[in-house]
Amino acid sequence: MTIKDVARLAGVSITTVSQILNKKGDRFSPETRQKVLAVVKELDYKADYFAQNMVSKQTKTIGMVVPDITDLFFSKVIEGVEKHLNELGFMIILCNSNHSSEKENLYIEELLHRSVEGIILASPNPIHLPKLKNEDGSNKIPHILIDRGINKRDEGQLITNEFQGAYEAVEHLVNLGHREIGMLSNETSFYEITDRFYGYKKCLEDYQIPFQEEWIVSKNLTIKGGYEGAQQLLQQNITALFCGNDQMAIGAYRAINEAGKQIPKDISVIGYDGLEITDYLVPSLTTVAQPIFEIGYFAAKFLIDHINNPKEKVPNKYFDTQLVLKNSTKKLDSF
Amino acid sequence: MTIKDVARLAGVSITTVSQILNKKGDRFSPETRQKVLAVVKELDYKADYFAQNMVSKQTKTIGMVVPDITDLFFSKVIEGVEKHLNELGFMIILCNSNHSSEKENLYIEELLHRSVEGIILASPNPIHLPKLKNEDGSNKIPHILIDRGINKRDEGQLITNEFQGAYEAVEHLVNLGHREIGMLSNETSFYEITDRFYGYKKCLEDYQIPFQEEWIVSKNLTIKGGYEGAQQLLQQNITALFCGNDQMAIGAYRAINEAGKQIPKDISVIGYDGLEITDYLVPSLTTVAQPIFEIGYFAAKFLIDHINNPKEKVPNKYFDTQLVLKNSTKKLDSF
DNA sequence: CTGAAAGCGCTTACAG
DNA sequence: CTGAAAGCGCTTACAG
Repeated sequence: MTIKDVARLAGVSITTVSQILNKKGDRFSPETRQKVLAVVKELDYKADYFAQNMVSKQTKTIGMVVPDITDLFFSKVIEGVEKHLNELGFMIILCNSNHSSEKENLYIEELLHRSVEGIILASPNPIHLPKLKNEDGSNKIPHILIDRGINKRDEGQLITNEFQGAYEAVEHLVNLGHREIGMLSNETSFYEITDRFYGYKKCLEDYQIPFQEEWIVSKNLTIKGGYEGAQQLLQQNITALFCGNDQMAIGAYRAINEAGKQIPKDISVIGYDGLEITDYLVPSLTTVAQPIFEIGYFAAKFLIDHINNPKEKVPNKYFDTQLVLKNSTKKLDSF
Repeated sequence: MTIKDVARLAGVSITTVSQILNKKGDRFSPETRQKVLAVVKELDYKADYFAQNMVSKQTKTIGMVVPDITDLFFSKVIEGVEKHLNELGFMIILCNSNHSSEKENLYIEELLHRSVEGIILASPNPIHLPKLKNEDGSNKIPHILIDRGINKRDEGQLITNEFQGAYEAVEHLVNLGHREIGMLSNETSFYEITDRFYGYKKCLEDYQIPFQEEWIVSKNLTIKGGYEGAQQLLQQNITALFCGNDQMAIGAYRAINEAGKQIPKDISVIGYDGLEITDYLVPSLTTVAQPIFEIGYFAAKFLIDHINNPKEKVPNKYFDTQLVLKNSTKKLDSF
């Protein structure tokens, strides 16, 4: 069943059918429109996806590359992206880069080949993106990065106020009397340059607590990474631990338990992200919540807006974090 | 840059280029082949995706529908699917049905419109699939269900031996002296007919423990569902709890803690799935592990095999579970 | 207000 | 061993 059939049954030309279906048919008489629309409805006709795209490249598809789909942060982001795109009839080609920069580029190449209309690239690490740029440095395709602010740029930034979030978390610990505060950071990014680390450092400074190199351990942002990092940090005599994300905190819980210590009696712990699961840990985890779903939602929104309006700059959007107090922190006894 | 350019530069016809690139060029002289291949390489030519598909519909794409991408079970399945498909150059269009049967069908319709070569549909619930079938009952498109065995069929079953897994879990509890054993089951499936429930029931029978209706609570297979279900079950004087999945167990941990009880001192808990996180819970969770990644991997493999060989029956594959003993169960004191 | 015709970039049946 | 031509199902510039 093709446009020809519709044209024949409606007694018009295929041009007419095409124009009317593509909302370019103002010039046709109401009767003609009606006839065409009726036939289309009756046959449940829909223009062939590939024939249509050969001409117009309106694929109504975007590509999404994530480093690890089983990471609760990224799956939540995807959920937000999907929410917005679904409302608009767009679909997502999902690519799991497995944290490999090489794979990211291979996927992007294939996505370009398939004429996706835009790409959302999520990664907690610095990104190498030769494939997204033309030789003159302009963008080859509309894209949005979800990178926790690692890659600096002046438009299309979608990040939570990391500095503030980290600062408040550490300040909370300081206010509870803690002065030996460890931090579990991200291995593959340079923690020295992240806002999250700056927040930690600045807070110590403001409260005149000397900064100790040994209180920082960098690991993968995973449960396992948190477990290993915490084991290492527990060698130091810290009384509190600020974790790079909630998953690391979950790993830290186990390490702390194995070290024979209790949370929060012996050590206070704060996470970052605000995953649902933090409510259910025992004890529930105090965490710096960020609106992960919304980040995905706005990534999708900004991308689509940009596709529809390529001339306009992509806005930046900063989300506020919220320190959610639960039961994993405690006032130092000596305080 | 089109096939015309390649033909011109190689000094041959476009037919020749097409045939050689599509491995149908045995008949051409080695020199011709070489010339064409050289030009293709130099230009980095690749046939236009849409032009090619208008003729051949080899979209190298499959659709994947899951009820909730943030569910650790499904994200792990997707990882397995992706692994296999990626090796073959296939890509995945991901659809989040949000547990809605209506959305599942809308997505399937759109996937059909986009000529995906196959569909993997994951759902823990009974599935309504008018869109996947022709009027005569035959399949409209190759597809594989990942449904935990809920929808009975004689081919393409991909399930773990649920009966056995559940039986062993409950038997373990019985062997530790437990006789009041609760079960957190899945709300939206009819637990009466699932193998997991049969395993539970049969084990009680074999050990002559009377079955109690009140020991079964059905909730969503989520952390929250587990939390609520456990709260309810803790009203009963059970000494052990078999959870429908690990996420429910995580929720149960919190409910148990809030009830002022300790695991495993006051109550033993067993989960189902074997998620990585179970190693990190405190105490670590004894669980019935199933090879989730492999389930996804084989779903992809069977689907692709079926696409390549539509005549052959899709095999069934049963995976064995493994009861992984950790620290959430304990011999009853009175035993 | 409407439609014939060119064109999008391929594949394939067929002729030589 | 090779290629001209038809066809896949659309959209769009153009003519009337």
